[in-house]
Amino acid sequence: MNALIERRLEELTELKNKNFETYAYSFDVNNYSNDIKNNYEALEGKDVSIAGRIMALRRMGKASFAHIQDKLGKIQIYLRGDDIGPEYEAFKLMDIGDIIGVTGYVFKTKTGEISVHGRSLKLLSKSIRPIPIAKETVDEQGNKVVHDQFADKELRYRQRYVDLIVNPEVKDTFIQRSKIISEMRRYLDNLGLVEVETPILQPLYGGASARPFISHHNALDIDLYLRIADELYLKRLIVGGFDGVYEISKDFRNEGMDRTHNPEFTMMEMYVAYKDYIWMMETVENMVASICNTVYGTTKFTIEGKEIDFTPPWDRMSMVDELLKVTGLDVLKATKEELTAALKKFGGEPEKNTSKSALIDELFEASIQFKITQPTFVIDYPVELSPLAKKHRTKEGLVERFEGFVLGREICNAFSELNDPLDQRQRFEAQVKMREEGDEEAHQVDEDFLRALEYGMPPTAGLGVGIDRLVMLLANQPSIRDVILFPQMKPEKKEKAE
RNA sequence: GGGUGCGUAGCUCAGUGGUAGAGCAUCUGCCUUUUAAGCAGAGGGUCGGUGGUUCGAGACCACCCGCGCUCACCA
Repeated sequence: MNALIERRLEELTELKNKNFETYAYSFDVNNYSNDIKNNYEALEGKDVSIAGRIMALRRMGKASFAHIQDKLGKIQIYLRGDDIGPEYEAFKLMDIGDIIGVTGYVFKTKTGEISVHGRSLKLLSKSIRPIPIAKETVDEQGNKVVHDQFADKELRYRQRYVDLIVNPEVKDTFIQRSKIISEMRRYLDNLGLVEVETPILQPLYGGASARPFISHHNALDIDLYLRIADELYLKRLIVGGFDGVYEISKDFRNEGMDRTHNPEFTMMEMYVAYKDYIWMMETVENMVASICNTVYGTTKFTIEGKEIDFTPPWDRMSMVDELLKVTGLDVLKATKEELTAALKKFGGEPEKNTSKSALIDELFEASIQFKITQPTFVIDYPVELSPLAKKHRTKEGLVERFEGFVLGREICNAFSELNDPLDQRQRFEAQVKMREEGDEEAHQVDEDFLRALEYGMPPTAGLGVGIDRLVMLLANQPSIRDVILFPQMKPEKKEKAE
């Protein structure tokens, strides 16, 4: 197994013996691959200095071609022994994967490929582990065909650094992710919101229904929880007089992993005083449309083969009205037995000891949610499902809450925030009862949060957006692992030291 | 956690019980405009692991490890 590595170590030793530097300190780069290709007319015959990783090698005795890859892409270099002198001896000891710096002039080869004719060459870093390099051809239609592409998903996730080197579209996905977050931040800043940081280690976890990771503080000798949401701290800041705040950061939930769940994931939460959920719906659709336009230049996407249009306004759908239409049940008046029967009719499997509100939620998922394709706000949820949302101003038994769905998947959750401290205390108490009845994910009572509400919180609209899922949609990636650089994996078997 | 599929050379993959294979990558030789460079040759394997069945196992059986898909749980 080590034959390839041993060979490279020998080359490394040989380079050192010949007094070639093998791990350089710096190199002055003044051009990049695709910039050179895009500005050929201006650069033809001019000297450029580029640096990158050797991705292909074609040696022909005393001259060689290679492709090097930098941050923008690949470009061919041409090296002749006559031109670069003794460095050509070093070049003979270089491999695919080595990082080099090249200075030379821009030219086109016989076949018309824009290339750099090297005048000098410097090894910047010797690679001693072979990279799983793929080769490319172009078919009759002019499409790129990649041969033997590095495809092993396990290795790609575990060794993302290799994935990024050899699969350019992976890097592109993460650049898209970065741009989406940047544009979101810019949009929220322009709304006048203040970006804040609140505790990740929390003595009580709240703001969502989920099981937490538990840690321990030695000096205080107390357990602390990794947050499952930011909500209760951000609302404390609204109490404190910030009119609008947001936070973009990791939350942690100690639950199963699958295509749409990673134990740590990125959430954007925002809270804006004096606004309600109606305002928030408009803000969400406008913000997403703005991100789409800035990052992709359009609000119309093809995602998983379906045309999706993020152009505002998005559809609004009342949860209970739609359930009445689809199932014929007035879910607020229906009994648990009726709900269970309806759920079974739609192929759902009701959990034992499930509350009525949970049954309504499951019925909604089974009968309606999965069919939602275009961006849609589902509004007005049963009160039991939403212990932090404000009671609906006109509809009994409901709260002012919406979730945004695209392609059957939730991308955001928002309410008119509950600011009545007495009501909030009752809701927490109802959660305590659910916990006692076995619901591990019921909320805890947060007395300090209640105390904050007792000082008075203005009417407030709040929102949470799952960034990973938003990126999955816009970048058209099927798994959350494809939008998280280092997704959680089971521990690797210990390899023998190499 | 359940179901299901997969794990063979650095990578991508063939191999249905009888000597471990191919392409690319690597190495040697030739080659100063090649581009999946070419030509000639060579090396490279604990077939995920442990047991078992068998005269004989990469293949069959059991268990274990890891990954994918899917269901459940869960946003």
